[in-house]
Amino acid sequence: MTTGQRGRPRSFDRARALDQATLTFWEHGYEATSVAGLTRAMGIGAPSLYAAFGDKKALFDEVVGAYGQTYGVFIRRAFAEESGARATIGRILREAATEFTLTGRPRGCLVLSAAVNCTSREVEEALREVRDGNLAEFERLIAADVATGALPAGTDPRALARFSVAVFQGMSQQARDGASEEELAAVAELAMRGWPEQRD
Amino acid sequence: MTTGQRGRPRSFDRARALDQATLTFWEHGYEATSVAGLTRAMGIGAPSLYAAFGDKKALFDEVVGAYGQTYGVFIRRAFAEESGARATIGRILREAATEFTLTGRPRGCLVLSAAVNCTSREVEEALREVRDGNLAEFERLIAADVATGALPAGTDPRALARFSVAVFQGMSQQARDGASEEELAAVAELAMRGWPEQRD
DNA sequence: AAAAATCTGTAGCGCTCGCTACAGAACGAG
DNA sequence: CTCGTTCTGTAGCGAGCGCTACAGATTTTT
Repeated sequence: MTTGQRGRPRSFDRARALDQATLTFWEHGYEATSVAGLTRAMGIGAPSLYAAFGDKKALFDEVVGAYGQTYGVFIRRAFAEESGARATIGRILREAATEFTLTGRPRGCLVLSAAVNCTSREVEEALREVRDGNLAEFERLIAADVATGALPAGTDPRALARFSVAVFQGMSQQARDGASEEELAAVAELAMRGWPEQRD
Repeated sequence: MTTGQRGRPRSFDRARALDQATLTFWEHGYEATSVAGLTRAMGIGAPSLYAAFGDKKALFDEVVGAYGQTYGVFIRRAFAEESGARATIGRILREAATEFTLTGRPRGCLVLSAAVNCTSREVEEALREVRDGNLAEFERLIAADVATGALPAGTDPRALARFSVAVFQGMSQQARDGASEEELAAVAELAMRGWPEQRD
Protein backbone atom coordinates (compact mmCIF):
# COMPACT_ATOMS: atom_id res chain seq x y z
CA MET A 1 0.00 0.00 0.00
CA THR A 2 1.01 3.59 -0.42
CA THR A 3 -0.64 6.64 1.06
CA GLY A 4 1.84 9.04 2.68
CA GLN A 5 5.18 9.85 1.07
CA ARG A 6 8.08 7.58 1.76
CA GLY A 7 11.56 8.45 2.92
CA ARG A 8 12.76 10.98 5.43
CA PRO A 9 10.16 13.69 5.95
CA ARG A 10 10.90 17.36 5.38
CA SER A 11 12.12 18.98 8.56
CA PHE A 12 10.84 22.49 7.90
CA ASP A 13 7.54 24.21 7.17
CA ARG A 14 7.53 24.86 3.44
CA ALA A 15 5.01 27.71 3.58
CA ARG A 16 6.87 29.36 6.42
CA ALA A 17 10.16 29.07 4.53
CA LEU A 18 8.50 30.53 1.45
CA ASP A 19 7.34 33.51 3.48
CA GLN A 20 10.82 34.10 4.82
CA ALA A 21 12.11 33.98 1.25
CA THR A 22 9.42 36.49 0.29
CA LEU A 23 10.52 38.94 2.96
CA THR A 24 14.15 38.54 1.91
CA PHE A 25 13.49 39.10 -1.80
CA TRP A 26 11.14 41.96 -0.90
CA GLU A 27 13.78 43.75 1.13
CA HIS A 28 16.85 43.25 -1.05
CA GLY A 29 15.48 42.49 -4.52
CA TYR A 30 16.19 39.47 -6.69
CA GLU A 31 19.77 40.18 -7.65
CA ALA A 32 21.04 41.37 -4.29
CA THR A 33 19.52 38.35 -2.55
CA SER A 34 22.04 35.50 -2.47
CA VAL A 35 21.18 31.87 -2.02
CA ALA A 36 23.27 31.95 1.14
CA GLY A 37 21.09 34.81 2.42
CA LEU A 38 17.98 32.86 1.54
CA THR A 39 19.09 29.69 3.31
CA ARG A 40 20.00 31.74 6.37
CA ALA A 41 16.61 33.49 6.44
CA MET A 42 14.70 30.29 5.71
CA GLY A 43 16.69 28.30 8.27
CA ILE A 44 17.51 25.47 5.87
CA GLY A 45 20.47 24.22 3.88
CA ALA A 46 21.00 24.88 0.21
CA PRO A 47 20.18 21.31 -0.91
CA SER A 48 16.86 21.49 0.95
CA LEU A 49 16.07 24.75 -0.80
CA TYR A 50 16.82 23.34 -4.22
CA ALA A 51 14.89 20.14 -3.52
CA ALA A 52 11.81 22.01 -2.32
CA PHE A 53 11.72 25.00 -4.69
CA GLY A 54 13.86 24.21 -7.73
CA ASP A 55 16.39 26.95 -8.25
CA LYS A 56 16.63 30.60 -7.26
CA LYS A 57 14.48 31.84 -10.12
CA ALA A 58 11.77 29.23 -9.56
CA LEU A 59 11.70 30.17 -5.87
CA PHE A 60 11.36 33.82 -6.84
CA ASP A 61 8.50 33.04 -9.21
CA GLU A 62 6.72 31.20 -6.43
CA VAL A 63 7.42 34.11 -4.10
CA VAL A 64 5.83 36.53 -6.55
CA GLY A 65 2.77 34.32 -6.83
CA ALA A 66 2.40 33.98 -3.08
CA TYR A 67 2.99 37.71 -2.63
CA GLY A 68 0.04 38.52 -4.86
CA GLN A 69 -2.23 36.31 -2.80
CA THR A 70 -1.10 37.57 0.60
CA TYR A 71 0.58 40.93 0.89
CA GLY A 72 -0.86 42.17 -2.40
CA VAL A 73 -4.39 40.92 -1.85
CA PHE A 74 -5.68 44.38 -0.91
CA ILE A 75 -5.64 45.25 -4.61
CA ARG A 76 -7.86 42.34 -5.61
CA ARG A 77 -10.12 43.09 -2.69
CA ALA A 78 -10.60 46.63 -3.92
CA PHE A 79 -11.50 45.36 -7.37
CA ALA A 80 -13.97 42.89 -5.88
CA GLU A 81 -15.63 45.10 -3.29
CA GLU A 82 -15.72 48.51 -4.95
CA SER A 83 -17.69 49.53 -8.01
CA GLY A 84 -16.51 52.23 -10.35
CA ALA A 85 -12.99 53.11 -11.39
CA ARG A 86 -12.61 56.08 -9.11
CA ALA A 87 -13.74 54.23 -6.00
CA THR A 88 -11.60 51.18 -6.81
CA ILE A 89 -8.38 52.91 -7.71
CA GLY A 90 -8.85 55.56 -5.04
CA ARG A 91 -9.17 52.86 -2.43
CA ILE A 92 -6.08 51.09 -3.76
CA LEU A 93 -4.01 54.26 -3.49
CA ARG A 94 -5.32 55.08 -0.02
CA GLU A 95 -4.77 51.57 1.29
CA ALA A 96 -1.32 51.50 -0.30
CA ALA A 97 -0.33 54.31 2.06
CA THR A 98 -1.00 51.89 4.91
CA GLU A 99 0.28 48.72 3.27
CA PHE A 100 3.54 50.30 2.17
CA THR A 101 4.44 51.45 5.66
CA LEU A 102 3.40 48.53 7.85
CA THR A 103 5.98 47.49 10.42
CA GLY A 104 7.36 43.98 10.41
CA ARG A 105 7.74 43.82 6.67
CA PRO A 106 9.78 45.61 4.01
CA ARG A 107 8.38 48.88 2.74
CA GLY A 108 6.83 49.46 -0.66
CA CYS A 109 5.79 46.84 -3.16
CA LEU A 110 7.84 43.77 -4.06
CA VAL A 111 6.52 43.70 -7.62
CA LEU A 112 7.70 47.25 -8.21
CA SER A 113 11.11 47.15 -6.61
CA ALA A 114 12.46 43.60 -6.50
CA ALA A 115 13.53 43.24 -10.13
CA VAL A 116 14.98 46.57 -11.14
CA ASN A 117 18.63 46.59 -12.17
CA CYS A 118 18.57 42.89 -12.73
CA THR A 119 21.15 40.84 -14.61
CA SER A 120 18.58 38.23 -15.54
CA ARG A 121 16.35 39.70 -18.23
CA GLU A 122 13.78 36.97 -17.67
CA VAL A 123 13.21 37.98 -14.05
CA GLU A 124 13.05 41.64 -14.93
CA GLU A 125 10.48 41.09 -17.65
CA ALA A 126 8.46 38.67 -15.53
CA LEU A 127 7.68 41.42 -13.03
CA ARG A 128 7.25 43.94 -15.82
CA GLU A 129 4.51 41.74 -17.21
CA VAL A 130 2.78 41.75 -13.84
CA ARG A 131 2.95 45.55 -13.82
CA ASP A 132 1.71 45.74 -17.40
CA GLY A 133 -1.19 43.52 -16.38
CA ASN A 134 -2.12 45.86 -13.55
CA LEU A 135 -1.88 48.84 -15.88
CA ALA A 136 -4.17 47.16 -18.41
CA GLU A 137 -6.61 46.26 -15.65
CA PHE A 138 -6.75 49.88 -14.52
CA GLU A 139 -7.26 51.00 -18.09
CA ARG A 140 -10.13 48.57 -18.68
CA LEU A 141 -11.82 49.65 -15.46
CA ILE A 142 -11.57 53.30 -16.44
CA ALA A 143 -12.64 52.70 -20.03
CA ALA A 144 -15.74 50.88 -18.82
CA ASP A 145 -16.76 53.90 -16.74
CA VAL A 146 -16.12 56.22 -19.66
CA ALA A 147 -18.33 54.02 -21.84
CA THR A 148 -21.22 54.14 -19.38
CA GLY A 149 -20.81 57.86 -18.85
CA ALA A 150 -19.79 57.42 -15.22
CA LEU A 151 -16.60 59.23 -16.15
CA PRO A 152 -16.60 62.22 -18.56
CA ALA A 153 -16.47 61.43 -22.27
CA GLY A 154 -13.21 63.30 -22.78
CA THR A 155 -11.34 61.09 -20.31
CA ASP A 156 -8.31 59.23 -21.75
CA PRO A 157 -8.37 55.82 -20.04
CA ARG A 158 -4.79 55.02 -20.93
CA ALA A 159 -3.46 58.30 -19.57
CA LEU A 160 -5.50 58.12 -16.37
CA ALA A 161 -4.36 54.54 -15.82
CA ARG A 162 -0.73 55.51 -16.40
CA PHE A 163 -1.12 58.37 -13.96
CA SER A 164 -2.62 56.16 -11.29
CA VAL A 165 0.04 53.51 -11.69
CA ALA A 166 2.77 56.14 -11.67
CA VAL A 167 1.49 57.51 -8.37
CA PHE A 168 1.27 53.98 -6.98
CA GLN A 169 4.86 53.29 -7.96
CA GLY A 170 5.99 56.67 -6.68
CA MET A 171 4.34 55.95 -3.35
CA SER A 172 6.20 52.65 -3.16
CA GLN A 173 9.52 54.34 -3.79
CA GLN A 174 8.73 57.11 -1.32
CA ALA A 175 7.84 54.52 1.29
CA ARG A 176 11.22 52.87 0.73
CA ASP A 177 12.86 56.27 1.09
CA GLY A 178 11.21 56.77 4.46
CA ALA A 179 7.88 58.52 3.83
CA SER A 180 5.34 58.11 6.63
CA GLU A 181 1.86 56.64 6.26
CA GLU A 182 0.34 60.09 6.70
CA GLU A 183 2.53 61.58 3.97
CA LEU A 184 1.61 58.77 1.59
CA ALA A 185 -2.07 59.18 2.43
CA ALA A 186 -1.77 62.84 1.50
CA VAL A 187 -0.12 61.83 -1.78
CA ALA A 188 -3.07 59.55 -2.54
CA GLU A 189 -5.55 62.35 -1.85
CA LEU A 190 -3.67 64.78 -4.08
CA ALA A 191 -3.56 62.17 -6.82
CA MET A 192 -7.31 61.72 -6.71
CA ARG A 193 -7.72 65.44 -7.31
CA GLY A 194 -6.25 64.77 -10.75
CA TRP A 195 -9.17 62.44 -11.41
CA PRO A 196 -12.32 63.71 -13.14
CA GLU A 197 -15.56 63.68 -11.20
CA GLN A 198 -17.41 60.39 -11.11
CA ARG A 199 -21.11 60.65 -11.79
CA ASP A 200 -22.40 57.34 -10.45
CA MET B 1 61.64 72.60 -16.38
CA THR B 2 58.25 71.00 -15.97
CA THR B 3 55.04 71.91 -17.76
CA GLY B 4 53.16 68.93 -19.20
CA GLN B 5 52.92 65.60 -17.36
CA ARG B 6 55.68 63.12 -17.82
CA GLY B 7 55.44 59.52 -18.84
CA ARG B 8 53.24 57.83 -21.36
CA PRO B 9 50.14 59.91 -22.05
CA ARG B 10 46.63 58.56 -21.58
CA SER B 11 45.38 56.97 -24.74
CA PHE B 12 41.66 57.64 -24.26
CA ASP B 13 39.36 60.62 -23.73
CA ARG B 14 38.56 60.67 -20.03
CA ALA B 15 35.34 62.66 -20.38
CA ARG B 16 34.14 60.42 -23.18
CA ALA B 17 34.91 57.32 -21.13
CA LEU B 18 33.05 58.83 -18.18
CA ASP B 19 30.01 59.39 -20.37
CA GLN B 20 30.08 55.80 -21.56
CA ALA B 21 30.27 54.70 -17.93
CA THR B 22 27.30 56.94 -17.19
CA LEU B 23 25.20 55.33 -19.88
CA THR B 24 26.17 51.87 -18.65
CA PHE B 25 25.34 52.56 -15.00
CA TRP B 26 22.16 54.34 -16.11
CA GLU B 27 20.93 51.37 -18.06
CA HIS B 28 21.85 48.52 -15.73
CA GLY B 29 22.22 50.13 -12.32
CA TYR B 30 25.22 50.06 -10.00
CA GLU B 31 25.10 46.45 -8.91
CA ALA B 32 24.30 44.85 -12.25
CA THR B 33 27.09 46.79 -13.96
CA SER B 34 30.33 44.81 -13.81
CA VAL B 35 33.77 46.28 -14.17
CA ALA B 36 34.18 44.07 -17.23
CA GLY B 37 31.05 45.65 -18.72
CA LEU B 38 32.39 49.09 -17.91
CA THR B 39 35.77 48.49 -19.52
CA ARG B 40 34.03 47.12 -22.60
CA ALA B 41 31.74 50.13 -22.90
CA MET B 42 34.53 52.59 -22.15
CA GLY B 43 36.93 50.87 -24.53
CA ILE B 44 39.76 50.66 -22.01
CA GLY B 45 41.42 48.04 -19.85
CA ALA B 46 40.73 47.55 -16.18
CA PRO B 47 44.05 49.04 -14.97
CA SER B 48 43.37 52.19 -17.00
CA LEU B 49 39.96 52.49 -15.39
CA TYR B 50 41.35 52.13 -11.89
CA ALA B 51 44.19 54.56 -12.58
CA ALA B 52 41.86 57.20 -13.99
CA PHE B 53 38.81 56.88 -11.74
CA GLY B 54 39.82 55.03 -8.56
CA ASP B 55 37.53 52.08 -8.02
CA LYS B 56 34.01 51.17 -9.12
CA LYS B 57 32.30 53.18 -6.40
CA ALA B 58 34.43 56.28 -7.00
CA LEU B 59 33.64 56.04 -10.71
CA PHE B 60 29.96 55.79 -9.90
CA ASP B 61 30.14 58.83 -7.62
CA GLU B 62 31.76 60.79 -10.42
CA VAL B 63 29.11 59.50 -12.81
CA VAL B 64 26.34 60.75 -10.53
CA GLY B 65 27.97 64.15 -10.32
CA ALA B 66 28.41 64.42 -14.07
CA TYR B 67 24.87 63.17 -14.62
CA GLY B 68 23.46 66.03 -12.54
CA GLN B 69 25.32 68.56 -14.64
CA THR B 70 24.43 67.09 -18.02
CA TYR B 71 21.41 64.85 -18.35
CA GLY B 72 19.81 66.16 -15.17
CA VAL B 73 20.46 69.84 -15.83
CA PHE B 74 16.87 70.47 -16.94
CA ILE B 75 15.86 70.43 -13.29
CA ARG B 76 18.31 73.15 -12.28
CA ARG B 77 17.30 75.12 -15.34
CA ALA B 78 13.67 75.04 -14.26
CA PHE B 79 14.63 76.26 -10.81
CA ALA B 80 16.70 79.07 -12.30
CA GLU B 81 14.36 80.22 -15.03
CA GLU B 82 10.91 79.79 -13.52
CA SER B 83 9.44 81.65 -10.59
CA GLY B 84 6.87 80.13 -8.30
CA ALA B 85 6.56 76.56 -7.14
CA ARG B 86 3.79 75.58 -9.54
CA ALA B 87 5.58 76.89 -12.62
CA THR B 88 8.90 75.35 -11.58
CA ILE B 89 7.71 71.89 -10.61
CA GLY B 90 5.13 71.80 -13.39
CA ARG B 91 7.87 72.49 -15.91
CA ILE B 92 10.07 69.81 -14.38
CA LEU B 93 7.32 67.22 -14.67
CA ARG B 94 6.43 68.24 -18.23
CA GLU B 95 10.05 68.25 -19.36
CA ALA B 96 10.63 64.93 -17.63
CA ALA B 97 8.16 63.38 -20.05
CA THR B 98 10.55 64.35 -22.84
CA GLU B 99 13.82 63.69 -21.02
CA PHE B 100 12.78 60.25 -19.82
CA THR B 101 11.94 59.03 -23.31
CA LEU B 102 14.74 60.48 -25.46
CA THR B 103 16.31 58.02 -27.84
CA GLY B 104 20.02 57.26 -27.66
CA ARG B 105 20.07 57.07 -23.90
CA PRO B 106 18.54 54.85 -21.21
CA ARG B 107 15.02 55.73 -20.11
CA GLY B 108 14.03 57.26 -16.84
CA CYS B 109 16.33 58.85 -14.28
CA LEU B 110 19.66 57.41 -13.17
CA VAL B 111 19.36 58.86 -9.68
CA LEU B 112 16.03 57.10 -9.16
CA SER B 113 16.80 53.69 -10.59
CA ALA B 114 20.53 52.99 -10.51
CA ALA B 115 20.92 52.15 -6.84
CA VAL B 116 17.81 50.20 -5.88
CA ASN B 117 18.39 46.65 -4.68
CA CYS B 118 22.00 47.35 -3.99
CA THR B 119 24.37 45.25 -1.90
CA SER B 120 26.46 48.28 -1.01
CA ARG B 121 24.50 50.31 1.52
CA GLU B 122 26.79 53.29 0.93
CA VAL B 123 25.86 53.53 -2.74
CA GLU B 124 22.17 53.09 -2.00
CA GLU B 125 22.17 55.82 0.62
CA ALA B 126 24.27 58.14 -1.51
CA LEU B 127 21.54 58.33 -4.13
CA ARG B 128 18.86 58.42 -1.47
CA GLU B 129 20.49 61.55 -0.12
CA VAL B 130 20.32 63.12 -3.57
CA ARG B 131 16.62 62.29 -3.70
CA ASP B 132 16.06 63.61 -0.20
CA GLY B 133 17.79 66.80 -1.27
CA ASN B 134 15.46 67.19 -4.22
CA LEU B 135 12.46 66.55 -2.00
CA ALA B 136 13.61 69.18 0.48
CA GLU B 137 14.19 71.63 -2.35
CA PHE B 138 10.66 71.08 -3.62
CA GLU B 139 9.30 71.54 -0.12
CA ARG B 140 11.18 74.81 0.43
CA LEU B 141 9.97 76.15 -2.90
CA ILE B 142 6.37 75.32 -2.04
CA ALA B 143 6.62 76.60 1.51
CA ALA B 144 7.94 79.92 0.23
CA ASP B 145 4.89 80.33 -2.01
CA VAL B 146 2.58 79.40 0.85
CA ALA B 147 4.27 82.03 2.99
CA THR B 148 3.76 84.76 0.42
CA GLY B 149 0.20 83.70 -0.24
CA ALA B 150 0.96 82.65 -3.79
CA LEU B 151 -0.30 79.22 -2.79
CA PRO B 152 -3.35 78.80 -0.51
CA ALA B 153 -2.72 78.95 3.22
CA GLY B 154 -4.04 75.43 3.80
CA THR B 155 -1.43 73.87 1.52
CA ASP B 156 0.85 71.30 3.17
CA PRO B 157 4.28 71.88 1.59
CA ARG B 158 5.65 68.53 2.67
CA ALA B 159 2.71 66.60 1.25
CA LEU B 160 2.67 68.51 -2.02
CA ALA B 161 6.42 67.99 -2.40
CA ARG B 162 6.07 64.27 -1.67
CA PHE B 163 3.29 64.07 -4.24
CA SER B 164 5.33 65.82 -6.90
CA VAL B 165 8.39 63.67 -6.29
CA ALA B 166 6.25 60.54 -6.27
CA VAL B 167 4.84 61.45 -9.69
CA PHE B 168 8.34 62.21 -10.94
CA GLN B 169 9.59 58.83 -9.77
CA GLY B 170 6.53 57.08 -11.12
CA MET B 171 7.10 58.71 -14.50
CA SER B 172 10.68 57.45 -14.48
CA GLN B 173 9.54 53.90 -13.76
CA GLN B 174 6.80 54.11 -16.37
CA ALA B 175 9.32 55.33 -18.92
CA ARG B 176 11.50 52.32 -18.14
CA ASP B 177 8.45 50.10 -18.54
CA GLY B 178 7.82 51.51 -22.00
CA ALA B 179 5.51 54.50 -21.60
CA SER B 180 5.59 56.96 -24.50
CA GLU B 181 6.43 60.64 -24.22
CA GLU B 182 2.78 61.52 -24.86
CA GLU B 183 1.57 59.23 -22.10
CA LEU B 184 4.07 60.72 -19.65
CA ALA B 185 3.08 64.23 -20.67
CA ALA B 186 -0.51 63.33 -19.88
CA VAL B 187 0.61 62.01 -16.50
CA ALA B 188 2.31 65.33 -15.80
CA GLU B 189 -0.84 67.26 -16.69
CA LEU B 190 -3.01 65.08 -14.48
CA ALA B 191 -0.55 65.53 -11.65
CA MET B 192 -0.75 69.31 -11.91
CA ARG B 193 -4.49 69.07 -11.46
CA GLY B 194 -3.75 67.88 -7.94
CA TRP B 195 -2.00 71.17 -7.31
CA PRO B 196 -3.85 74.12 -5.77
CA GLU B 197 -4.30 77.27 -7.85
CA GLN B 198 -1.36 79.62 -7.89
CA ARG B 199 -2.29 83.27 -7.40
CA ASP B 200 0.82 85.03 -8.65
C1' DA C 1 72.02 58.38 -25.65
C1' DA C 2 70.19 56.82 -20.65
C1' DA C 3 66.93 57.45 -16.93
C1' DA C 4 62.71 58.39 -14.76
C1' DA C 5 57.79 58.50 -15.10
C1' DT C 6 53.30 57.16 -16.54
C1' DC C 7 50.05 54.37 -19.12
C1' DT C 8 48.52 49.77 -21.31
C1' DG C 9 47.58 44.78 -21.74
C1' DT C 10 48.01 40.15 -19.83
C1' DA C 11 47.25 37.28 -16.51
C1' DG C 12 45.60 36.08 -12.28
C1' DC C 13 44.68 37.06 -7.24
C1' DG C 14 41.04 36.07 -3.39
C1' DC C 15 36.25 36.02 -2.92
C1' DT C 16 31.45 35.16 -3.55
C1' DC C 17 28.07 33.58 -6.65
C1' DG C 18 24.43 29.77 -7.90
C1' DC C 19 24.39 25.17 -7.62
C1' DT C 20 25.37 20.10 -6.62
C1' DA C 21 27.92 15.36 -5.44
C1' DC C 22 28.05 12.61 -1.76
C1' DA C 23 27.50 10.34 2.55
C1' DG C 24 24.79 9.88 6.50
C1' DA C 25 20.15 10.34 8.82
C1' DA C 26 15.22 9.46 9.16
C1' DC C 27 11.30 7.56 7.49
C1' DG C 28 7.72 3.59 5.20
C1' DA C 29 7.35 -1.05 3.14
C1' DG C 30 8.18 -5.87 3.35
C1' DC D 1 15.41 -6.52 10.98
C1' DT D 2 16.64 -5.03 5.94
C1' DC D 3 15.74 -2.55 1.96
C1' DG D 4 14.44 1.37 -0.74
C1' DT D 5 13.30 6.19 -0.58
C1' DT D 6 13.70 10.82 0.62
C1' DC D 7 15.73 14.59 3.21
C1' DT D 8 19.86 16.94 5.56
C1' DG D 9 24.57 18.80 6.20
C1' DT D 10 29.31 19.14 4.55
C1' DA D 11 32.15 20.30 1.32
C1' DG D 12 33.31 21.97 -2.93
C1' DC D 13 32.51 22.63 -8.04
C1' DG D 14 33.08 26.13 -12.16
C1' DA D 15 32.21 30.84 -13.14
C1' DG D 16 32.20 35.58 -12.51
C1' DC D 17 33.08 39.29 -9.33
C1' DG D 18 36.20 43.64 -8.06
C1' DC D 19 40.71 44.51 -8.23
C1' DT D 20 45.94 44.43 -8.99
C1' DA D 21 51.06 42.72 -9.82
C1' DC D 22 53.95 42.92 -13.38
C1' DA D 23 56.25 43.59 -17.65
C1' DG D 24 56.34 46.14 -21.79
C1' DA D 25 55.27 50.45 -24.32
C1' DT D 26 55.47 55.37 -24.74
C1' DT D 27 56.45 59.71 -23.16
C1' DT D 28 59.53 63.76 -20.84
C1' DT D 29 63.75 64.81 -18.52
C1' DT D 30 68.67 64.82 -18.08
